[in-house]
Amino acid sequence: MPQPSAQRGRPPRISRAEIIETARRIVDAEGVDRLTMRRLAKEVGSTPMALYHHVRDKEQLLVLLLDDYAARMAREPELPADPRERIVVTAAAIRETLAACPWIAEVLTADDLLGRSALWFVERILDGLEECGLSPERAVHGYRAIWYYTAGEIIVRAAAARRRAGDERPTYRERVFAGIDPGELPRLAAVADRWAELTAQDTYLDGLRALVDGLVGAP
Amino acid sequence: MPQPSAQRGRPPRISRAEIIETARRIVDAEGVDRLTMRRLAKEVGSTPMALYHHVRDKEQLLVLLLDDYAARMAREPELPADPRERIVVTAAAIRETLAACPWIAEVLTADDLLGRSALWFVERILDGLEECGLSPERAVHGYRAIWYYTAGEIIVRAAAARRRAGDERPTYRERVFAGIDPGELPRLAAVADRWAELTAQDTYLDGLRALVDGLVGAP
DNA sequence: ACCTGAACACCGTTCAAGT
DNA sequence: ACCTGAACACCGTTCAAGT
Repeated sequence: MPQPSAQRGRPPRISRAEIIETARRIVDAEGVDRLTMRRLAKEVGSTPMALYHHVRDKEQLLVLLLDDYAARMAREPELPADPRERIVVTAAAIRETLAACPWIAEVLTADDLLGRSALWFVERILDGLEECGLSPERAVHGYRAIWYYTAGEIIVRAAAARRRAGDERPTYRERVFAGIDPGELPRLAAVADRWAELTAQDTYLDGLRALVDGLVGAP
Repeated sequence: MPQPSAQRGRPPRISRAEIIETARRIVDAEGVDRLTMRRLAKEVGSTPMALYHHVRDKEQLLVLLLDDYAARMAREPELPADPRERIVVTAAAIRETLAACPWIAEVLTADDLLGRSALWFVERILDGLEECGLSPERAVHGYRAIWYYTAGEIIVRAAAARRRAGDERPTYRERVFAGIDPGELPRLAAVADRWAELTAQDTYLDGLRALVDGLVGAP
């Protein structure tokens, strides 16, 4: 936040907003791995070190970028009356937005809370949980559980997708599964050949509903 | 796995086991960021390129390292009779082991399934869920939900710890929370000043129990 | 206040050659 | 078969200087 009143010194040639916008373009087009300070500087028409005048370091840049994504998140306009369903709809909305940018994993590990533009997400879930009868404290803990579940789903799924997009070499999982001893691990052996198919199914909502039911006490 | 029958060529000076053992020492002592191929080669008394004769690349090395950790995981010797509680105990055991090495986050995003040495974890959870009446298919989905929740908890908590260990600068969260408008976000505003305290509490087991209850149907 | 150039101290990996 | 040395093509960031 520059002070517009202090109109002294050299006029800025690049802005933080411009930096983030360019970073977003690079990440969307080529993935987070290709976002380097040098590359970003070139794209923005400046030098690497000029960037450090607008962001502290690369980690902060990524957090700002995540916040930028969160700000674009679609808000479900009409909410169901049932608080339980309201929680589900909200968590599913954030998950959908974040799942669209798989680079998020690296940033999630950098900061667990989304920026101010995503606080409405937290608010809604707290609200739903409290309306279900939870105390404010238990509502916060419930929110954390939902966030763990959602963040885990996003990260694990993004990692699986990245692996799938990679080369053709038989996955580590396939080799491990090929060596399962049915005597030792009968349950696993029974589903081993359907494992890929079963885990490819999107069951986020089922698990989320189970978690919410468990948190608020089943009806 | 080298073929012991093919006893030709130059005898190996370093082994994969030796490489992994040394990598583990470095990671335990200084964190995963300090594990570089160059550093590892030096520590093992060799050159960077010699490593590539025993592991495909750095990513594979990390997966092998994770498997090494998983192999050392304590198996709960006596299991409770209640299948629901058996699931909880198993998931908590793996979480405890993995949480001890926060570098795991980077590797979890590289491969979602633990190596063959941790399959007993999957087996036990499938077994518990099926004994609760779930079909094999639903048991796999239930396991995935538990894994999402657990992986998310580990990653988010490890990130928070890393941040705490860092410098003193007021966290992003604090700055965001300071700007909350109680009119717009009443639930959040009501817990804002207790947020740090509430989220520092370890509520993994509460959330896990809620999830398991929700998955198998409350009693 | 804002930007630049050069430099520091690194990376993972390929390639050609040695034993 | 296993290992080495030199090189490639990069990184993020500090520092001193310019306008």
